[in-house]
Amino acid sequence: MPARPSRHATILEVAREAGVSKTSVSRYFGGERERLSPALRQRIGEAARRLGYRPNQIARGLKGGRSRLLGMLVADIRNPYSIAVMHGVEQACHEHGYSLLVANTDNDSVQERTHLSLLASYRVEGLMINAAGRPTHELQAMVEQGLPLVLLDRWLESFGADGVGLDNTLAIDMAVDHLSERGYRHLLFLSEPVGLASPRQQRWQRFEQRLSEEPALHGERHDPALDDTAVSAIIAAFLARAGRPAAVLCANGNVTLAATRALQALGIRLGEVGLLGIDELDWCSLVPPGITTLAQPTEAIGRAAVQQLLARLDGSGPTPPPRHVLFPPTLIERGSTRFAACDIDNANI
Amino acid sequence: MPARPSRHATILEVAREAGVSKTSVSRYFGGERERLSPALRQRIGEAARRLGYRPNQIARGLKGGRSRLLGMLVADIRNPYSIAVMHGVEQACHEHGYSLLVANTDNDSVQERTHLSLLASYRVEGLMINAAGRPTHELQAMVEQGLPLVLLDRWLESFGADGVGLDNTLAIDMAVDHLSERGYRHLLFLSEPVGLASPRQQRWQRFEQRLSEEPALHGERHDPALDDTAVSAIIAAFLARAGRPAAVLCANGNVTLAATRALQALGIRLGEVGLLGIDELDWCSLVPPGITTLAQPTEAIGRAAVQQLLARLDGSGPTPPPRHVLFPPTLIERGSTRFAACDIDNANI
DNA sequence: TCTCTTGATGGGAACGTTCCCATCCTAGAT
DNA sequence: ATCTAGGATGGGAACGTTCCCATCAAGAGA
Repeated sequence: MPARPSRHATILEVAREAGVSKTSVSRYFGGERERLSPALRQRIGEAARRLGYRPNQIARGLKGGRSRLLGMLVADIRNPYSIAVMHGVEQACHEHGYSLLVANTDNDSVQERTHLSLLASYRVEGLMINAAGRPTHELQAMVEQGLPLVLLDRWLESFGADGVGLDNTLAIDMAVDHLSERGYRHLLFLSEPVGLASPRQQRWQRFEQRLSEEPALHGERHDPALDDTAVSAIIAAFLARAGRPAAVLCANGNVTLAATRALQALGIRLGEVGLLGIDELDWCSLVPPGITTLAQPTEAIGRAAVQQLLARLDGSGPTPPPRHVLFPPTLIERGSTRFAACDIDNANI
Repeated sequence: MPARPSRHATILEVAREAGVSKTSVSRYFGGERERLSPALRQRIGEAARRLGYRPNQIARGLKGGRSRLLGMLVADIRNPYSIAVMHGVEQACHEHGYSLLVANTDNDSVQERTHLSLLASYRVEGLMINAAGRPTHELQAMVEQGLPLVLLDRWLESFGADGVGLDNTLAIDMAVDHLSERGYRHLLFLSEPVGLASPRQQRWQRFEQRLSEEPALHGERHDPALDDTAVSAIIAAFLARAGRPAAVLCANGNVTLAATRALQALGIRLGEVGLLGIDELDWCSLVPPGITTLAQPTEAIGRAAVQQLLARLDGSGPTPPPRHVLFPPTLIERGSTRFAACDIDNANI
């Protein structure tokens, strides 16, 4: 007996089995069943079931040029933020009859190039990217060929593409307002190295602006590489210099993690020194007395990205200019910004 | 000017541009460059660059029957365990020239069916699945058609497929041994509803066995649906009944999260009542005095899954019998199982 | 000089679809 | 009875590859 590796029935076999033409079978599976007489419809349905037929998406894609594939390029797939967005993206894709091809670059621009060309070779119909640094040649070329593109979270300068992400200015405003309302006057803004990442730049910049606008507020900004001793040192130095009440504002989830570690290492109670992080993570409610966060509407961001892509895709009429969709964060208030709460130990929130 | 949506150069155009036959271009990109004379090689290379040519993977897949796609079906994409495994899978895929098509079922068997047939329609060459419940008809059919399959973590009875996952028996042994060495005599085993999920069954069962084998150990098992009040109630009741020292053994990361919440709500210090969780999560080191865990080698599990798939794929020789590859966990000891540590408050580990 | 071998190159069919167009049939209009 | 319209159905080309096979030139051996 010959090895029969993954034999799939073809449309032609179904046609023969049902005693009809392949065109009719194609119509049956191509969403044109109303054009078929009830008799044919039934025969085809049965034949297909008998043979276990399933349309070959590859062949479909070849003929029609529609791969029904969307690509997503993620800088760091282990980042909970990326995952949450991806979840939204995936759902929206399937709701619209698309599948998702994911590529993770691990923040490496070589991988970014490789994976980009891989996605291109599968003829994805659109691309969502959460890029590492500056736009590569590959990307530029793909866009010029007319591939719809949506930037996720990180925007690339000189790139006239749609984008979806957090309203970073608003986020910083909400954070600063909240801390200030809670009585914290001395603020430390902590970010991962700002570099070219646009959200980091925007947050960094807005924080500076708020400081300069409000004389009652004092503060500093730092963007160290995240390792425990460095972060501890920065926080310790800040606390030594600064007046009270003082608080730390973390520019993203990774920073919140590092800062929480550092504050623990320094033996400081949360709340006594305020702590507010952008990005909500499951453990934020667990570290006593709970860490106040600004949660991003990640699902919505993912879905919006797909929406934008699809809008470009059916592109009837003139292509509208690039559009950036911004989402507001949600403040989740916990003990770490309750100055009065500093004497409660295991407060449960 | 006509709308030119994503025009890609074809092999024929490159051939014309270079003044050679399409066969030669195909050879150039199909990894048979040595068969071409240096002159041809150069001309083709240049022509391709000039036209921005990129082989069409869809067409390739159609002709050769090799889609170069591997599929992964995940029960819950927001579970950090799944993500970590997926990261390993993704890397291994790309290292071997495959791309990964991911589908998330959200633990819903309807979605499982839909996505399965979607993956099938893209003619994935192999499938890794982390299934919700019992095997669907779809899956059965695909396997019978000869599609290589690897089960991730959860095994399906009556399914002669390869599998990769944690050595659950060993994990429970390590957990029980550790708790017992640290002096905890009264153990509460807490799981998500066991149902049909094989790892849950195995852990559940092994725990029971250990209890029955060791008279010095006392304990209970529960598998509630995870909501805060239910878990709190179970833990409280257990602590009221049980002698000391007592400890809670959590069957997975979700349970650890719920149990930690519950213990905090009950005002209990970790360590005084022991806590050990299967699955390592970033916050386990953050909750004072740190939560002891058994970490799974998730990357390795993912890579191993791909390995197995590929082994089946080139399938020269007789197909070997199904094989289950088991990985040992790593114990990460922290304060939550240090009985003496119960009087230290912010111990930093 | 002639045949044979070898290596480089090209032509054409096939993969499984879709879709344009042709054909056939039936019923209504003349 | 003939003509026509329109719905149902089918044939065949095309999508961009790969791969089998054919062709051709050049050098080796007779």
